[in-house]
This record gives sequence, structure tokens and C-alpha cells, in this order.
Amino acid sequence: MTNKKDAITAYIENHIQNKLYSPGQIIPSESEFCRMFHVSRMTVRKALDELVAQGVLYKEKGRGTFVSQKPRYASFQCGYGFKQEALRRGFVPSTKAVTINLIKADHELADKLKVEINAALWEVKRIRCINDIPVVYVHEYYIYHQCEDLTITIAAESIYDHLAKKNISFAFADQRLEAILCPEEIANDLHISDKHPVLLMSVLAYMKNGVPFNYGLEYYVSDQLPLIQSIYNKNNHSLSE
Amino acid sequence: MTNKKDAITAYIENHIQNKLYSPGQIIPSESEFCRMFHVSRMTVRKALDELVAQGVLYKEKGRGTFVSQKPRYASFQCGYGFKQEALRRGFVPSTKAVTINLIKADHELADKLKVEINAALWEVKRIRCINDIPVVYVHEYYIYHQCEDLTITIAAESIYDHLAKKNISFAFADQRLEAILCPEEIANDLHISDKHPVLLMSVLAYMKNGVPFNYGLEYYVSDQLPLIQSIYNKNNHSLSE
DNA sequence: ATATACATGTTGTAAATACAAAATTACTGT
DNA sequence: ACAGTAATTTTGTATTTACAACATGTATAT
Repeated sequence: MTNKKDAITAYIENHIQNKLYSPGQIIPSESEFCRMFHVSRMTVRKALDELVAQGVLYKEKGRGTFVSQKPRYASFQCGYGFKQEALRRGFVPSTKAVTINLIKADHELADKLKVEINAALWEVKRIRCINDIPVVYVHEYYIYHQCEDLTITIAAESIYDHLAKKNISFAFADQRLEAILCPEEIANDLHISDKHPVLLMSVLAYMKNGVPFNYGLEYYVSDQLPLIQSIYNKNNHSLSE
Repeated sequence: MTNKKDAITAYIENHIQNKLYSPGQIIPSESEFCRMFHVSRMTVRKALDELVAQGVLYKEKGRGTFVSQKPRYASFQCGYGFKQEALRRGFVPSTKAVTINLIKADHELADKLKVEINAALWEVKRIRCINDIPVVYVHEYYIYHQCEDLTITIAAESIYDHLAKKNISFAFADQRLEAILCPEEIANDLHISDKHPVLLMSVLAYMKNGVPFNYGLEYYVSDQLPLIQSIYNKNNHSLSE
């Protein structure tokens, strides 16, 4: 733990996990943390703000800081990587039936990935399994010149990890959600009938500079694996419905 | 604008909107903003951090702060209130076929909303339309003692607005996504066949203290209105896939 | 007893300063 | 001309101080 701030967040998270701080309970004031850790109040506040943003704590002006009562879901939360997320939930992830192909960008792909038409792209198709049951068919595209050395072996493991070594790393994504009947050729691979409804998630992933590097269509067998997402009201606006 | 910090975020957002700062372009350094606004560097950093968290800007240590190239979607982004979001996107929202009923909490509802079994709940059913086309059937529950004066008129407008007056306001939510074939009785109301796939979103909404106050099932006709969500990698972890 | 005023403790915002870490730029010696 | 070094600029982390805004408890006056 190199940061003083991170030491404080870790301390609080541990205390919550070990039930030394219970949901709804008030935790020490900012000045008390200053004394406890021999740090300035700004450092304490940064640590607390981080946990507030995650929904772990909440503050009330003039009263204090409290532990949220938000329950932690044990289900599948997407968006932060399939393999990692599955392992964290205690599932066994695997990848099957991988194909990679070099193609030329058509109008739609060029538009989405902000490359020129006919630019070289990797087309990757993968079936992701949880406990050996196929749960998602991924059909996605990467920009060839960012990853000329892609292989099936890499694609079976983690393309994101491979790209990270080239300083291409995930920062945020826009997801488009739709319910559709599973296309026939995909239904076969997912071991379901083509009358089965699937959750189609279109994902456009960006680097921190806002440049897209990965576009994909993910067909989830959502009755095998319902997806969970958390949203936060960052701005504290009062919401009209 | 009462906050100095908010004045700076507004200034930068306006400059981006008016194309005075373009995507990928570097913006003035933190010290320059200090001189421009006659504020301390901490205030500037708080303003910038807020925009970085939203994905509007990104920073590079030792280089500077830049405008993201992330495109802004004109489609429907859920999670921040149906009416508000629709209006912002230039759609015309409306609510139809509202029913409200007093019921007693069964085991499942009591568990979700953290109330006792047989506690009084409002059961609300609504059909939400965009440009007069039904897009979502909402079947949800509120805790009676938090809102004893609920009426059909209020439910046709905005229950969240009504609750906000009682200091019950949305802070965050957990959403569960699934693709299903539309149940018959709901398909009728949505003017679709019961063989039509719909996006089922289960929403559990919390106040800032982490106590749930609203549980609902939302059946989206997602080919009429695909949902868009944005996710961010707050922790800057390197992601395995 | 009740209401008012005050003191105290808490979070919120802001300033001024210092040094670390990383990238760029300018300089300098060969 | 080129490589290496130093200076400069930039963001990252942290300290110290000050006051504002809000909530709560206590003492006081009526």
C-alpha cells in the first residue's frame, strides 16, 4: 500500500467486511481518522469520497459518515471483464470455439471504430462458458494495426490483457441493450433453440482518451446468467421520473 | 452558480459544446485555470476530476488534460428517470393505463424491500409511451408508510418527484437484465404478440443511506427503444477479460 | 415546561504551500 | 549531428489553515 489514501479505504473496507462497522452505523469522524492515521483531513476526505462514490458509505452534512445498507449481489455483474468477474463470483469461466479472421471494415464498422473504410480489422468469435454451460456468444472486432500479433491462443485467454501490454486499455464503454430471438447459427452454438430469447448487448469500448478500440455484439443466454448492473446518481439532482 | 468549482465545470462544458475545445485537444493547465478564475489549484482539480469521472475529459500525468473523443448518444439512456431522460432526447413521453393497489408484502417483496411480511405496499402498474408508442410496462412496488397519500394522478406523473418532497430520493439502483418472451397479459397492453421478446429489467432503487424504497419489473419493447448504458472503469485496474 | 440562544461537533468549500512523478523542452559537451 | 543531462512544465499526493453550513445537545431565560 503505497498511498496513504488507499490505506484508509482498505482499513474501512476491511472493518465493514469483518462487521466491525455495521450497515447504518456511524463511523469515526474525519478528524478522528486524521488522528488515527496521522494524515491531513484532505487525505481522509479523498478516501471517504471514493467509498461514497462506490455506494459503500454515505455522508450527512453536520451529522457524520455512515455505512450503507446496500446488499452485495453474488450474481454476475458485467462490464469489468468476463473472466475476472466470473472468478470473483466463484464461477469457473472458460472460452470455446474461437475463430479469428482478418476482414476489411465496412461502412458501419468504420463509423463505430473511427477508422477508414476498408481498414484491416480482426473479427473474433468466441463462446464464453460458466461452469461449462455456454452463456454468451461474442462477435467482436479489433483494429488490426493495434494488435497485429493476435492469435487464437491469445483470443482464448484474454485479448484485453494482451492489448494492455501495448498500452491499449479499457476506460469506459457504451452498451446498447436489446431483447431478440436468437439467430439460428448462434443458437446452435449456445445449445438453445432459435425460438429462445437472448439479451443482445452491443458494446463499444473506449480508451481513456475517448478513442474506441473494440466493438462487439454479445448474445447472452440471460436465463442461464442474468446480468446485474449498478447505477449511481452522481449529480444528486432531484429526479423527475 | 454558487460554487466556484461548478463555475469552472460549466465553463469547460460550454467551451466543449461551442467547439472552442475540440475532442483530443489539450485544455489549459491547472495553474492556468487558477489564474483565469483566481482560485486555488485544489478547486480547479475538483472541477476537472468531476469531468474526468464523467468521461468528458482525461488526464495524462506530466502532459496535461485533454477533451475525450467519446461521442454522445442521441438514444435512450435509462436509470435517471423516464420522463426527464425522454425529454432530454427530444422524445414525447406519456403514461397510460395506470392502476394502483394496496397489497400485503409476500416473502419475496418483504426480502427485497427490507420490510416485514404482510407490511402494506403500493402496487403500481403503468405503461410508459414514447411518441404515443408503448415502450415499457412497469410493474412496481412502493412502501405504503413512506407514501400514504399516493393517487393515480400522482402515479401518472412522477412518483419519484412526489417522494422527493418527503425526503425520499433516489441515490442508486441495482438492475438485473434478462431477455424473455413477453407474458400474455402484458403483451396485450404493449400492442405486441406474446411471442415477442422483451427486455426484463428488475430494478431495486435505494436512498443514499442504502435503504431500498422501490422495487419494480420493467418490460421493455427494446426493438422500439433500445436502451443505452455507459460504464466506467473507476479504479484504473488493468482488466483481465 | 417550553422555547430561545449558544456552544460544540460534523461535513463542505476553499486557499496557499510543498514535494513527488512523469513528460517535454532546452541546453551542453563530445 | 547526436546523445546525454538539466531545467521546465504538468499532473499526483499531501499538509495546514480557515471559514461556512448544518445538526445536535446544553444551558439559559421566560
